[in-house]
Amino acid sequence: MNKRKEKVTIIDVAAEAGVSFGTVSRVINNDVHVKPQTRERVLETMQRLNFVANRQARSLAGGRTNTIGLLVPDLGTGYIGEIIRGIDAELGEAGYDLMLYTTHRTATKEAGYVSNLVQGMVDGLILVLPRNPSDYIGSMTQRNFPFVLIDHQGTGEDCPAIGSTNWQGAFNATNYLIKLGHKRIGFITGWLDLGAAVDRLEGYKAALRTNKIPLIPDLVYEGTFAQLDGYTGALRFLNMKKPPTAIFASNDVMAMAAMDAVRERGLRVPEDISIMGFDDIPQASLVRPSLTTVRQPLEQMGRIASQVLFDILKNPNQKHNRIELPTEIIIRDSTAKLRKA
Amino acid sequence: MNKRKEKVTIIDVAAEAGVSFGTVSRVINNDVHVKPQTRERVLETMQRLNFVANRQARSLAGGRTNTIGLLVPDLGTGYIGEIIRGIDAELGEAGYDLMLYTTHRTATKEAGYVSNLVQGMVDGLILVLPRNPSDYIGSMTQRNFPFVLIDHQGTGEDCPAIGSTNWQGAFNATNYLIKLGHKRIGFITGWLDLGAAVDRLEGYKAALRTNKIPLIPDLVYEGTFAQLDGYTGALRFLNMKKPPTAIFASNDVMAMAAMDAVRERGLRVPEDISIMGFDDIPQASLVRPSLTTVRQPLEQMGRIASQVLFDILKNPNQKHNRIELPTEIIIRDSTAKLRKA
DNA sequence: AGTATTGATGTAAACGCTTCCAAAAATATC
DNA sequence: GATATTTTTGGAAGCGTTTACATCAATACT
Repeated sequence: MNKRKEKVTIIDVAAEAGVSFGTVSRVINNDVHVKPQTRERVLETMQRLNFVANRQARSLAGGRTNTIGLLVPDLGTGYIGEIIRGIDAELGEAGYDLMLYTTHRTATKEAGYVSNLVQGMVDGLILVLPRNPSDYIGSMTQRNFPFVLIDHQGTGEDCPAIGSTNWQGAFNATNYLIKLGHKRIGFITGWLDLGAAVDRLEGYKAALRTNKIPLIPDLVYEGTFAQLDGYTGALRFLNMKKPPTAIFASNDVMAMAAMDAVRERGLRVPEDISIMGFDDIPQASLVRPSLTTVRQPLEQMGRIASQVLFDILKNPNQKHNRIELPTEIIIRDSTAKLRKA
Repeated sequence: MNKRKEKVTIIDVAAEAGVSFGTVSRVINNDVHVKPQTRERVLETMQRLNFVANRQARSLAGGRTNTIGLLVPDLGTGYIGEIIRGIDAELGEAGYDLMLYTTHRTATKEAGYVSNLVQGMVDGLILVLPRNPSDYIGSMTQRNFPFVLIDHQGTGEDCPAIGSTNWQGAFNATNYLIKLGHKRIGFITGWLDLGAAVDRLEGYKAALRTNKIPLIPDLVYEGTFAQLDGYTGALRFLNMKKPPTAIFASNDVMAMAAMDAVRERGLRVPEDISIMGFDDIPQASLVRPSLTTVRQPLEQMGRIASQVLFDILKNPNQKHNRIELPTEIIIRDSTAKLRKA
């Protein structure tokens, strides 16, 4: 269909530069065995002829695709966007291309993509927030296919995964609220199928325990990381006879929604109720009041995931385990000392 | 590096099914000239052997890559995410893969990617919100390389582009606010290098004109579509001796930020000030008060862009012009009748 | 000077597929 | 039943590279 003849091949370059195509290939691949002078001439010719190596041919012959597959659940929130930004930057530097697949939470689609990609379409795979990777991680491990998980616990075996210190982050955050004087702290969980969500919940519980504050089950609202859960969760809390004085949501979007709910009730943030989030997505600093939250180094997680993947690519037998990046509390304007009633 | 021998090729399938590899290829490509019975047998064998056609080889031999390149400026806002969702869906159905490139507003990077991609890495290109595409659109047109622009005016010549009725949307929105009794309407523009932003501004102006309301230059704040602009723009308006009674922002994120600013001043939305956005990103319905806005069919824009691209791919000489999808006013809770002072 | 050694270059054989052309098989025609 | 026609199949020739191997020139050594 698409007939454009103007394709410049290494053969054209070779003829033009007066060398064999093998030499051109060597130049392309930075082979040592080329006289600097020849290299120069070939390089110049390539430039002049506007040569771009054919990726398909290189892959076919070389067995590498120079492409990394990225599987993400969605692109709705800034959360994934930040991670991609990191991956993208790192891949760009290393000369890899990015093939994007969104699963929209369809487990079937996810598994299908994986099995396809693993069949030589990409050199490696980064899976963000995979749904139930156990289905195919086994097969990837077995085939020795390079992959990295982001924000997933891994499956027990040594399985390369990047995450952050969810437990510690939630612990510190809760602790911080307690230090502000709050004793009734509502917690809105994430989707508890995800280890990260569970860890955050456990961190919250641990902080209460450490501070000898009894855990009140009604102050834990089970959400799914979706914005709406923040809203309904907060409303639920506000309808209690004795509402919490602080709300800690398992991610920022839920925290922002909780803020909306609180305001809708005519209460002020942080004067009447403190609100805290998790993630520190770019918006967190831009809402009013700006959101106190637990920063996850999302972009860096993307970068490190890429680096680990490169490492595996270079050194297939190297074992990598879960890497946890530190979280950090970012104090802004949505939290305040408990007003003495 | 990556030695996995278990690759199943058409030759393996052919041998196993007792046909020639040519026939297997024909089955893969749905060629008519295969006896149904043979096809069945080959299909069965492929399944059994877990055969997946090698994309690189197919591309190399067939001259097609079955991959579409997508160039986006960023992934921060839901805006792009929605568009990608549409593209992704359409591509998935058509069996194309998606190669993602984010330019982060770097014009150099943009041009570099384009020149690379055009060199046979992808079959076609979708450019979302390209910065200054004039640089390479010429070369693509000339080389007859299939591409589609999203949210860009095109370059005058017949150049396939998908957009929405920005002018009309802004006109209708402004008109709606006027019908609610508002006469002082603050407008926060987008990045005026972009045609879409200009169109929205013009729609606003036209509506004022139609309603015989004089245009007050101070009520137009020049933004860049970034969240922060909504905030500072709104503050600017609120600091006027006679602040506007309604604010119309050129996109939703700025509108939400404006809402924050208004509230921070102790004013209520919509009782004291009405606020209106543009885009209708998913969050718009989730903030409180939910945002009245001009809906752009973002996902559909992605879908249509893909379809147009497919069309060009099939029929390279077909001319496509700019397609404008209708915008629609979505009335929610952030706008109200002007309170009689 | 003659041989061993190293460095630079040319060449052929893959890589896994598509596609064209020719051959074979099946079907239709008289 | 033999020939013409159509359908189905087989196989060769690429597609643009990489890579292992062969070759040849240049330098080092005795």
